[in-house]
Amino acid sequence: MTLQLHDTLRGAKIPFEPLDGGEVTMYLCGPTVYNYAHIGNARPAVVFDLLARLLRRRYKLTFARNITDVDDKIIAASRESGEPIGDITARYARIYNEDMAALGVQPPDVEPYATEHIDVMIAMIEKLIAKGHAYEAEGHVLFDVESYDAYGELSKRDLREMVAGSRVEVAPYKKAARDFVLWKPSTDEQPGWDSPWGRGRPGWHIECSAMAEKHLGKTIDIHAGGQDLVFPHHENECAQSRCAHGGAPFARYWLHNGFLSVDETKMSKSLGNVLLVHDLIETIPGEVVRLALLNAHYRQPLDWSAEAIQAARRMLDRLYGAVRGIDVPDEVRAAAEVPEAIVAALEDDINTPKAMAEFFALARALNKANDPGEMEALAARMYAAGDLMGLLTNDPEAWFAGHVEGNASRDEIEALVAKRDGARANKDWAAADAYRDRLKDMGITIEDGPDGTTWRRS
RNA sequence: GGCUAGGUGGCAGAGUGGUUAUGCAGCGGCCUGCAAAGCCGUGGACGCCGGUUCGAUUCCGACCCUAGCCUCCA
Repeated sequence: MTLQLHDTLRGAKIPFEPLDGGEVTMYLCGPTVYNYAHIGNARPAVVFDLLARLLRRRYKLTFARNITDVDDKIIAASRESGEPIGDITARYARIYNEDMAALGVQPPDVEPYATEHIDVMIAMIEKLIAKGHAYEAEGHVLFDVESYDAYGELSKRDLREMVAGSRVEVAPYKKAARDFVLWKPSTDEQPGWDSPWGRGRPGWHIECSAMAEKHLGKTIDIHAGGQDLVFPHHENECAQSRCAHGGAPFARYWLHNGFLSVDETKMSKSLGNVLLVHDLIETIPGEVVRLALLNAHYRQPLDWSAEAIQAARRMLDRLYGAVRGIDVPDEVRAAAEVPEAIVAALEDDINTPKAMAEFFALARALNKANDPGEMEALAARMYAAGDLMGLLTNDPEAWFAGHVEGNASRDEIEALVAKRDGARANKDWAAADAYRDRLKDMGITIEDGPDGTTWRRS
């Protein structure tokens, strides 16, 4: 079975074949760094992190995820707070990476910053002008959508309808309403770079096209992002790159993740329901957030809610419960293979729910096993699967201890557990149950096993 | 209105032209001092209407509903 991916352009799930046999290039649109990432921003980062891990099993992967650090919203944020732009972007880029790391997202191979690629963008714009795909007007450079027949093929839009249906006021310097900005002039206060068209700054779309070309080449294997980027961002990127490259394909596979809602509502500042990853991981383990995001297939819509978080936590409890108390020697763990069924599920267009079902099948087999050698081998496979999916990365005991330190100390808990054990040894069941109730009130659940009593946060 | 993607059991969520998804919750049992965890068993589903078919939740068509995009929001 080969890797299958759903390509937005072709509208179908198709076998993945890299352009260059063993090497794969992937580009993911990263954050615009002027505030904290919200949970919706985290979904593509997590989903395509998993794809990157999967690709690395078979190929040499070069994965680029950009940082957009020049943007009108950043300028606005700076003007509001008075903080220099460079400070804002540096801080939020760092926080973004910390937050994503907390969700088990591995760093990309390349993390290009837009402001460090202005020369490449200018070169690409010059090329587009020379080829008749762009024109200069009043200090702006605009992409001439009319010059590119295939415009709309990615987002499946009809150019004529778009123009007819447009109600947006058309800037006077535009030849057509749908023409989009490649370069725009900057005032003295705004960040800007010298260019053949005067001092200015790049438009959003050209950034990704130029950085993708520089780091991954003219034709890349996979371009990924959120569904809402299909139009206009990816459509425009595609148009720019193909026109600049003499029609060469831009991305061979377009992957888009579905939208995330919160309590069945769209996140928006006006509703005040924007959930920041930075805040969520204060109280929810990063792995729970990660699994909650992977619990639905990536192309499906996903609703974020207290129930969804709780469900993810329970699932992880089950997985950690299976491996709890089993010592797996490093060499056994290193040699363990990810179960074929899990790999197969993930290679079927990143079918994470199916992969989780197989993960649970493995956990059940482990729970049933009695032979120490078999248990060790199964636990090792659990960890191998966890390594691939970015789950099961904590020590099980630490997992079940959870956040109890906030309410009661470990020593306090273990002292009560010991007292209860003493009462049980004396068959003083009333006293033992009283201790158990006290622990329960502290958020601790007791489990008596053949090898003694263990506890975990409820 | 246009485009795209969806509508599966109490909830979440895969998948399939006829045979158990999985997890949580429920029910019965084993285990346990009692529990918890675990194991075994079990009930419960495919938006609506037609069509194709021996047989459709799965294919085709209409309809209803939902979401995203059409406003540089992942």
